Amino acid sequence: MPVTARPPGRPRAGIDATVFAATLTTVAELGYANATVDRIAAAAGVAKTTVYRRWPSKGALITACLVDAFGPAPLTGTDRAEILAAAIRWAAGKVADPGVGAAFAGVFTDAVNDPELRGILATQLQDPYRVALQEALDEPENRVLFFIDVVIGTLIHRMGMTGEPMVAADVDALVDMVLRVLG
Amino acid sequence: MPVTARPPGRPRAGIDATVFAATLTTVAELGYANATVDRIAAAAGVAKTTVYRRWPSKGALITACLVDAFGPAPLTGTDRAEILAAAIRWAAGKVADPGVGAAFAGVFTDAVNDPELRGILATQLQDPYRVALQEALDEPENRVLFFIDVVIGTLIHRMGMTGEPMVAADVDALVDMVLRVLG
DNA sequence: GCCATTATGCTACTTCTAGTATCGATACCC
DNA sequence: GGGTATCGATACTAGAAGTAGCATAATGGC
Repeated sequence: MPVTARPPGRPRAGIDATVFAATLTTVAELGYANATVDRIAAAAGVAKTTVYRRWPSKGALITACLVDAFGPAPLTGTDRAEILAAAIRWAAGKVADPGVGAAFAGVFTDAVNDPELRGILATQLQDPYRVALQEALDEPENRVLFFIDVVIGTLIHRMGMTGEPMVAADVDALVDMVLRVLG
Repeated sequence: MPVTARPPGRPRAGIDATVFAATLTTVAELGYANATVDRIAAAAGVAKTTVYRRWPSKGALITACLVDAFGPAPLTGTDRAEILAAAIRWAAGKVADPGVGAAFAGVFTDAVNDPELRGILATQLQDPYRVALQEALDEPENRVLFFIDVVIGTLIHRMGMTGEPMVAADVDALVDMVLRVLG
C-alpha cells in the first residue's frame, strides 16, 4: 500500500506511453525539427494542452521519452570488458532505433544553450547510467563521464553527420578502442 | 590575373570578416539559441537582409563562420602519433574558443534534421580535414571518418552536456586513447 | 565629374512554432 | 449520483526565420 493515496478526480489514463510512442514515430517520420508539439499531440490523439500539462517543455517531453525508450542499462557480464562491450553495443542499438537517435541529437542540441534543459538531461537521462557504471566498473566519476562522452558523442556525431546510425563494423571498432583503455 | 574580371558596381567591403566576428561574440555572449540573425546583424552593424544575401540560411552562416574560425588544420609532426596528437589538441583548442564550441554544437544539432545543411556541413567543414588526414595518415576514408566521429563527437558531447569545454586532463586521455588505436 | 551597375539599409511582411489562458466536457473513485 | 481533477478545444501571445520592394550609397569606367 503506497504512502500517497490515489487522488480523487479523473485519473490519467495510459497517456504517457501513447505520447511517447507518438513522439518517436513522429520524429522518425518528420525529423526532430518538424516534430512539433502540435503534430506529436495529434499523432497521439491528445490535445496539445495535455502535453504541456504533463511536461513543462518540448525538451522535457523528449527527454522523458528517451528515458523511457532507453530504460535501465543491462550492465551484465562477468568482467569489466564484457560489461563495457555490452553497454556500448546496447547504447549503439538504442541510438539506431527509429526516432531515438534523431530525438537524442535534437534534444542534445537544444540543451547546449538551455541550462535548465541541460540539467534535466544530465539528471534524468545521464546520471542513472553514470552511477550504475561507477558501481559496476569501480571507476571514479570523471572517468565514467569521459567514457560516456566518448561512446555517446561518437554515436551521435555519426548520426548527425550522416543521418544514419553507425554500422556494425564501426561499433566494433568503438568497442575495441574503449576496451584498450578501460578494459 | 584572375579569369573572372571584377564585376562593376558597389563592391563588397570586408563584411564577411565583420559578420563572422559578430557571430562568434554573439553566440559566446547569448548562446546559440539566442543568437538570432537579427542580433548578429546588429552586432556586425549590417542589415539582416545583407546577411541573407550572402548566406542562404542561418546554418550556412554559422558553418561558414566555423570554416573561417577553424582554418586549415596544422597536420605537423614527424610521425603518425605526433600528427594525430597535434590534430586532436588543435581541435580541442578550437572547440574551446569563445563561441566556437557553442556554434559548432548548435549548427550540428540543426543539421541532424536538415539534409541540406548536413551537406553543407559535411562538404565545407568536414571534408577538407578528412582529405588532409587521409593523405597525412595514409588511412582509408572510413577509418578517418571514424577518427573524426570519436574526436569531435567526444569534444562536442562534453561541451553540450556541461556547457564547458573539455579540461586538459581529459584531452590528454582522448589523445592517449586514439593513439593506442591509430598511432 | 558623370553614369551604369550592384550591394546595402530599411521597413514591412509572411509563416511557423513554443508556450499560455480559459472554460466546458468528461471520466473516475467513493 | 456527486465531487474532483484532468482532458479537449479554441484562441491567443511572443519571437524567430526568411522574403519582398524600394530608396540609397559606393565603386569602376568613361
